[in-house]
Amino acid sequence: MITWSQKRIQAFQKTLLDWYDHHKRDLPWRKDHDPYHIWISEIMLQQTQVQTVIPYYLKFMKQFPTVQSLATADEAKLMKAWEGLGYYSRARNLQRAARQLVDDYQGKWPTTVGGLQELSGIGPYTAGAIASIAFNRPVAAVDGNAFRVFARLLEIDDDVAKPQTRKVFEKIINQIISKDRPGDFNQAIMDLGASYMTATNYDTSQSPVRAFNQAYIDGIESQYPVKTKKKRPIPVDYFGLVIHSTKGYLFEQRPAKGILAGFWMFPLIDQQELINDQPTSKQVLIQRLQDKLAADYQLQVSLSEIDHQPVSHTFTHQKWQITLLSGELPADSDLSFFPGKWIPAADFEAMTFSKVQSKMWLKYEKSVKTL
DNA sequence: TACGCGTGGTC
DNA sequence: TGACCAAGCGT
Repeated sequence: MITWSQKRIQAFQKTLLDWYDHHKRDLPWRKDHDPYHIWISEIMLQQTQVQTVIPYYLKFMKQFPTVQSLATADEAKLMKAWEGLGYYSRARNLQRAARQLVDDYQGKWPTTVGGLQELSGIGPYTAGAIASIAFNRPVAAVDGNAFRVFARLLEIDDDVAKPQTRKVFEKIINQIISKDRPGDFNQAIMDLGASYMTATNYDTSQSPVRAFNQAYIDGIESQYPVKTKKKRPIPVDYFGLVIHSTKGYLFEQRPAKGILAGFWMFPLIDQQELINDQPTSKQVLIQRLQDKLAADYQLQVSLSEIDHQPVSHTFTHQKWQITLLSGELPADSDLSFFPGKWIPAADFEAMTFSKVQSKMWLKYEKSVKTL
């Protein structure tokens, strides 16, 4: 790692901010410095690309224009507004924080990094972003862009996948950040990280700060940032049950914690739970599943495989392969032993479907049409 | 600290 | 296809 003199720091600030003044991206949350606008955009942008966020942000602001409106929003409508963005705990934390602001802060924002971090869903990065952009505090906002940009500029060799590394970058950036325009400085780093200094296919030779980029000068830019590899998603095989009656389709609510927490979905049965000993054929597993539904839930249903091609969906840590099984039940079936309910297809529109639920429904619909 | 948490895009 | 990436946070 190299270090910069005060003179070099000032030259960097000027070069960066001059470039930002002429080339900054025109983004809907950059029209003002309203902390509510900055906050919502920053939460949406966590692990999510700008182009994906823009339409969600615009719609969200029409639907929930103020902290107050968010605090009192209907949770189902809030989740519907978030549908497709992923990491749904972000939306729930958003409302929790809005209620904190209304109930505990009399609607007045904390303006320091420490104060902002008291709010649900606001961690070190988002606190830094809001504090600098909305409240002009000279504090670093260390996200993936900052990691990438400063690792290359200064040849920082710390592993950015390790939590403790954030402090290393924070310390350095807090020395380099413009004390006059901290918000613009942080946003300029983000624009740089999204244009000339992306993770792959970057074109540093045209970057406005190429003269400050030690890794580029040394021809070793591809080595930065140093980041250890992630683990492969674990494969999990499920049966997905599309059980229909004249009352609709049978849904089950997922547990309050874990993946897709609280979502209503077609019931999923882990195929592993049906395998006691030797490897068995799919037909045997389906028979065992029918027996289990009858024994555990008093549901007598004949299941047939919809399509031999399973629905596949990959999350960060799991890869699901779902074999869809369909069946019919009488509308007066006793559901008191089954933790679920009938939902008519007409109600789907108002529900929040996860991507994998949408995939199951689409595949089922298509198979019905081709029959 | 390491891991769990979604989705869409790229190569 | 798989691997990796994209304005991280909570536990």
